[in-house]
This record gives sequence, structure tokens and C-alpha cells, in this order.
Amino acid sequence: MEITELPKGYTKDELIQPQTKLSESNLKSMLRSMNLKVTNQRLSILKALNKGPKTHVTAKDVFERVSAEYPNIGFATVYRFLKETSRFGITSELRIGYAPTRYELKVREHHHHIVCTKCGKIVEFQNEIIEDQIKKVGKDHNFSIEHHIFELYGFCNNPNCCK
Amino acid sequence: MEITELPKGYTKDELIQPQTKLSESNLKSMLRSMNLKVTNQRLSILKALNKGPKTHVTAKDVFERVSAEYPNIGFATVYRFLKETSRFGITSELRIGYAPTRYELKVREHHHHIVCTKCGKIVEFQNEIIEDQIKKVGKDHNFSIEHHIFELYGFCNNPNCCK
DNA sequence: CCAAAGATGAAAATGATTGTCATTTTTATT
DNA sequence: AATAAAAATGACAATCATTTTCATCTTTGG
Repeated sequence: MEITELPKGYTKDELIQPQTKLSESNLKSMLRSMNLKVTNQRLSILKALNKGPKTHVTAKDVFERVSAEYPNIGFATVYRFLKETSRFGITSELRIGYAPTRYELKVREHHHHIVCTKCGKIVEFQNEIIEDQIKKVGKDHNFSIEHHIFELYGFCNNPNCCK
Repeated sequence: MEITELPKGYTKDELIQPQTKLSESNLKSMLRSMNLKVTNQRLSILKALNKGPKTHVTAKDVFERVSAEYPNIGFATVYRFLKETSRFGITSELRIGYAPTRYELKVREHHHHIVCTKCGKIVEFQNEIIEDQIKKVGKDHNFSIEHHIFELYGFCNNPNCCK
């Protein structure tokens, strides 16, 4: 199986941190901190990003969620704004395999993913030793590391995973 | 600067391992090990992959190199075959930022990349501690890890890097 | 040499993402 | 509250990497 989409949901214990509730004013100050104007569309997009249980969402996912509230919203608006959130560090971009880019609000703790290439299951993990090594590698090569991509792929050894 | 292409060349000391020369019969047995028929186009693509100094090449790069020898080769042939090489583990796919997929022959030693997001410079590195942790993470989460993506992004602190 | 099985090239299709631009909204300032 | 400048929006076209399709050609085992 080629991974082209993520699983529909996650069980709670596979998430590093449960979904956080963000108030309207939280969201507004997010926008202000980005020096962007506060619009209903943007608030709605941020709300969509913060809506569980699926926390890594594509522009299409967001578009669908927001369309319910704003039936006229354009695709470009969603794309444009998602890109800006990542530019401003509000979200992180997940680019796994050939699937469309996924966005995730950075209110969640820093973590990485293990992807099962058979069933598409995603499990999150954290590893301090790796984070320390990343800092060391940066120092050794005289780079200021700003961010990193780190994804593991393999097979989950679950009995319920498709063979 | 948004990274959309890699730098034209590498200085020797930034490469984990210099380019290896592969003989025609090496290449042919590669193809046989993939259970694929031996065609001039495929040999030419493998040669292109093995031609330095740029070791991470896009389908377009390969297409251009091979076109010199086979002016009629189709883009689809290149894409199709590159994808197969990666499926068979002959190459690894590099997907950095929004740039087109890059392929790299796996005759080179396993390594990762640090990408300067200002000037596009790429430096390769190896880190045993991280490799060990990857194994550990897989074990801890009951996954058989088959491969991983790991790329660092930041700024190279070189005086010659564009500010 | 011959007949599958497989590979190729040309061109169209796909699908995510981006660009354009006329219109509308936000917001700081009267 | 009215207003003007700056910014955002939506519709839609354009890009661009990658895939598909399919009719034609090659490879390869017998």
C-alpha cells in the first residue's frame, strides 16, 4: 500500500498531547502576532486546525470544515493562510510521501511521527537524545538549525493491521 | 529565500563519500536484481544517477542527462523507472521543501542532510547515536522501521553565504 | 527466430499549489 | 460614525510535477 492519506482518527494514547481548547481571543491574538488582519475566514481556519480528533489536516480538510461555516470561502484563501501560519511558526507543515501537505497547530508539543506503510497508522513520539544530537550536529557543521523533518516509516506489528 | 533547488555542486569535503564508478555489468545486474528488463534507457538512467558532482538529482536532471544519449527518451520513462529504483531500494528519494523529488543512488553510504535555507547549500552528515535511537523508538512502539526521513534546516554561518 | 511479457514515447489527464485581478473588508484615523 | 489606504477575499486561470493511457516497439526465454 502506498501512503496517500492519513488514517481517519487517532486513539488517545497515540497522541503526545490531547487537543487544547483555544478561545476566540486566543485566536485573534495569534493573528495580531502575525501582523495579519482579523477576518472571520482566518478565525474559522484556525478553529478548524484546532478541531480534533484529526490533528494533521490538509488544505482540503480545512476547506471542507470551513465551508460549513463560510460556504463561499475560496480554496486560495485557505492555501494562502495555511502557508502563512507555517511561515510564522503557528503551524508546522507535514509532508509525508506523495500526500498533500498537512498542517498542525504548534500549540501541541514538539514530536515526530512513525507511519505504518501498510495501514497508514500514525503514532507520535518524542526523543530527547535525538533532539540533543540535532543541536550537536548543527554546532559541528556551523549551522544554526531552525527546524527539522524527521519521520519514521515501517510496519506496525499490530494484529489488527491489514497484512 | 524559499528553497526550490539544490546548489549546482558540492565541495568534496561536504560529501560523505565520493562518487563510485559503476561498470556496465554492475548496472546490468542491478536491473536483473530488480527483475526488470535490461534496456539502454534504463542503463543510461542509472549512469546518469551515478554521474557527479551533483549526486541528488531530479527526474528533470536525469531526463536532460539521458537526452544527450537518447534524444527520444520520454519523460514518463524516466519517472517510471526512478520510482521503481526507489521501490527496489536502489535509490533513495529526497523530498525537500516544495522542490521536485530528488533521487540518489544508494551505493553511497547512509547519511542525512543539512540544508541552508538562505543559500541552498547542502552538507551531509552521519550520526550513530541517532541511528541507534531510531531503532529504539521502533522497538518501543512495536514497529519494524524500514526507512526514515531526516533533514535539518537552518542557516550556514559561512561568510560567503548570502545574508 | 518467435511469441509472450514487458518497456517505451507521446500526449492527455490529474491534482496540488500558486498567481492574477477586480471587488470587498478591515482598521487606523479623522 | 465616516473614510481612505492597505490588506484580504473569491473566482478562475495558470503552473508544474507526476501519472495514466495506449498504440507501438524491444527484450528474452525457449
